[in-house]
Amino acid sequence: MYRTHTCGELRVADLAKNVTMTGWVQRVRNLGAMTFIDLRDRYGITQVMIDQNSPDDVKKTAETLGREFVLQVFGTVSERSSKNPKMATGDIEVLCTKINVLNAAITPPFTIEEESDGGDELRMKYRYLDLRRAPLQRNLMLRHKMAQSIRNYLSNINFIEVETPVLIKSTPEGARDFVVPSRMSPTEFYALPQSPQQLKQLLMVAGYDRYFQIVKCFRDEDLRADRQPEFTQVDCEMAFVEQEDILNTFEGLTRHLFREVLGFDPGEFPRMPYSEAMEKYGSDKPDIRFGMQFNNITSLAQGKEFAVFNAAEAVIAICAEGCSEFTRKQLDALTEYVKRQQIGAKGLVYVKYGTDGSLKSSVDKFYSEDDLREWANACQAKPGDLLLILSGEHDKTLVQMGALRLEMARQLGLMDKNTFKPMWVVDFPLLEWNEETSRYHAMHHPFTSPKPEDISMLDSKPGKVRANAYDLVINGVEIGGGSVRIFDSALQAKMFSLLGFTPEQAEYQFGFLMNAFKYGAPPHAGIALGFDRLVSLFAGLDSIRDVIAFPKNNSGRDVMMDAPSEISAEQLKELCISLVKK
RNA sequence: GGUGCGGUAGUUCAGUUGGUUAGAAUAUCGGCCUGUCACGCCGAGGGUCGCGGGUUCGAGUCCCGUCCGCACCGCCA
Repeated sequence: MYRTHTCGELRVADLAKNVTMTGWVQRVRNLGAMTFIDLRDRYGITQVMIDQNSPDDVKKTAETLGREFVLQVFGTVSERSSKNPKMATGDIEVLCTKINVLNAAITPPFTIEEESDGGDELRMKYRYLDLRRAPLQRNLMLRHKMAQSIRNYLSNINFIEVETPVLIKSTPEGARDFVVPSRMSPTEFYALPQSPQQLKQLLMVAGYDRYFQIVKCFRDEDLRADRQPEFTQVDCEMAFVEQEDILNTFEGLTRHLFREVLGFDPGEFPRMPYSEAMEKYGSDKPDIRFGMQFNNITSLAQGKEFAVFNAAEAVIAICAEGCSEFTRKQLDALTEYVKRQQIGAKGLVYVKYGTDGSLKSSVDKFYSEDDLREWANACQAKPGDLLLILSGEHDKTLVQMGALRLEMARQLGLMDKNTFKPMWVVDFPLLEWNEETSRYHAMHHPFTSPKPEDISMLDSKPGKVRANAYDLVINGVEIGGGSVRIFDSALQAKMFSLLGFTPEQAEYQFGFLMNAFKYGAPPHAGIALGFDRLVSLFAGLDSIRDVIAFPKNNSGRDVMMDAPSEISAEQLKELCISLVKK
């Protein structure tokens, strides 16, 4: 037996016990006649003490120890003469009687402590060392706890977890597929699932009316702090349900997680139609931890001499509370911010509503103080506030203002990591016009059901048709999305034709699903939650990388094992693949 | 594909207007130290300034190219 106790469990109650512990050397403090060793495992740190009365071989071994050596320590639990209230085990230490060096270690390239001195790149290359650090261990334990909690909750309400294959068929819609060559069918390829969408719908046809799976999904697209090429979804589907049933079930799951993991109940989730989210927040994933909703002042702003507003489709204002004292420098910086290529506004108009009731703007030449007061009233501004105004094409201006609103919230510290405001965004458009391909694309996916009352517009105004589709949004992060599915093969065929598929193409790509629907498909609907994002949100992190054990870097590389990599000529030959230089 | 920021000791960073031998902290190594727990004190070693080219009497510093990292836009049904 290697150990009797972990490094996190000994207390005063254990005094005088003979114990054996294993772990890594966090630090050695040699004071001359006495030496302290901090021994660490994933349960904590315990101090090991060696003094003049210790056996000679123990004293000799102690001199050879370095950081991250793996030790087995034998000793007696004793009370410290000077205690450390900052440590859980700070009242005791282990008087060492014997040390086995189980393994020596070379000096690690960065410090393995709560706050490492290593940069992101280096810590990624030596991920197994970074994972020894307490913050990463806490993240992975949180992830485990949340996964357990989800499995328990869903199992208790009759969901079963079913594994679906990872080697499946490539589909043209949506993200780029990762593709795997087939040795036994040369010239043909598997694709890794972007999500098990069709498979879970087939499970509904098969009668497994409550399915879930915590499952890896793959998308060959560029990365972000919250996007990895392989990521984990809580994938769910239910049969004989309507949208309302899905929203209630998964609001229940999410609230359960908040209660069980974070210890509070966020209350009922508000619901907001997509159109309202865009008009009020300029985003389909509004952060409602703070206000600054949009005010459309187009009619108030037009009809004067200011050509920019007169020519604009929309003039949108937000009110930044208590910001009337913003300096010229700050306002210039905000103007630069909205003019950045990423945002693309032409300029920024401001109105300072002074604490003395005065109104000063960057467009005083064109508007009287009374005009400005009307704007301020429309925005419910108070003395001391600042109005920020953007104008231009309607949809673009909303999105630009959405970015400015978030930037203001960052500057004003309104994004509190300990506040959680979940919500549902509902009634998404069914289709989205794509300029590049000059056709409609499914906004969610091609199996999404239109709202029954909008079906009549499918031919006349396809862009206006709303879908029975919904997103779960928490603090401005898209945590999940789903829809009621089409279960009628005629309607599904119509959708494919709207999306520009010929019947032959639809048959080739989705024939197995359409065929299955002919054998008695139940009404069904589902949702998928981004598990990495949910964990990182609960952990208070902006990036999902630190809740994933072995993530990819910004370029999609695993810098630890150096993947992707070239493969041998033999492997290529076996797969009948020849490479073309780019 | 694009925009921005960055790349200097093992590590995290500083380095002024282009000018002597490129610094600090930390880590590492050696010495001293009986209550440390970010131990303390003394000392030592440690540099292809990402890479290539250019301007210059002289480049870490300026210019061009390139590679890499991070954030974002496009993209992500």
